[in-house]
Amino acid sequence: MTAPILLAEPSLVVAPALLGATIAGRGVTVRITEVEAYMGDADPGSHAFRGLRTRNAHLFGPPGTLYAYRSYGIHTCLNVVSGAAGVPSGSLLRAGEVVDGVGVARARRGATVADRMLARGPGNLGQALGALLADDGSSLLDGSGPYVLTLDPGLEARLASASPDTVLQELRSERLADGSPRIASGPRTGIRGVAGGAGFPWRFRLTGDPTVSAYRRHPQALD
DNA sequence: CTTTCGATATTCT
DNA sequence: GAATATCGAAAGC
Repeated sequence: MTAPILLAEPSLVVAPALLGATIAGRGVTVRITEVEAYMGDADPGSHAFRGLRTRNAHLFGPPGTLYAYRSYGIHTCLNVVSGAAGVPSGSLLRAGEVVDGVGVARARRGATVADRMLARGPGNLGQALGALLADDGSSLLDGSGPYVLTLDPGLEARLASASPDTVLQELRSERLADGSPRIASGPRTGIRGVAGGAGFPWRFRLTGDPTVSAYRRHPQALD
């Protein structure tokens, strides 16, 4: 199977374009509402900043690979790998709306969890989907892995007739009725030092979506 | 709404 | 040993 045109691009292009896409598997479908871009060797916040390691090997994989890692010893977080094979580029799925399989997701997350909280935050999103560390390296495209990523079909059509940078610019210039940008960006959460600050405003979310995670400043973050 | 703090296991120094 | 792409509970607005 040929990878979608979009996934040939680095995560700085892919991440905002993933908003509104769905990831489906293990009985749950999530519509993505918040992501972060990680750019590899030029990005001090990336797991690949210090080169190829056992943990991050699949970040260097072909576009459409799932990169799953253990966070704080507890959570399983998911990235969509994009760009050319050998170039580490990932988009961290930070939050989404459970649009199918709400009962399954709630059974995993807890009976008292509100709908909009089921996949709010990267650890919670992984748990709602039933993600395992063993899913690291599986395909998000051909059905051979536990999850399938479905992009906006109209987006692929636009990429066939315009450059990715042009389409990205158009996406990010869209405005809501009140004039605010449909796609908002800001600093990445949970990262210490400069890589989490204003120099890397690589967190993207759908403006006003109730499933977008709360911004938490790192306890030791430097401004 | 906000801030603070402990839990947890793998990676890196 | 220390740090970490986090979470939920608790306590104070």
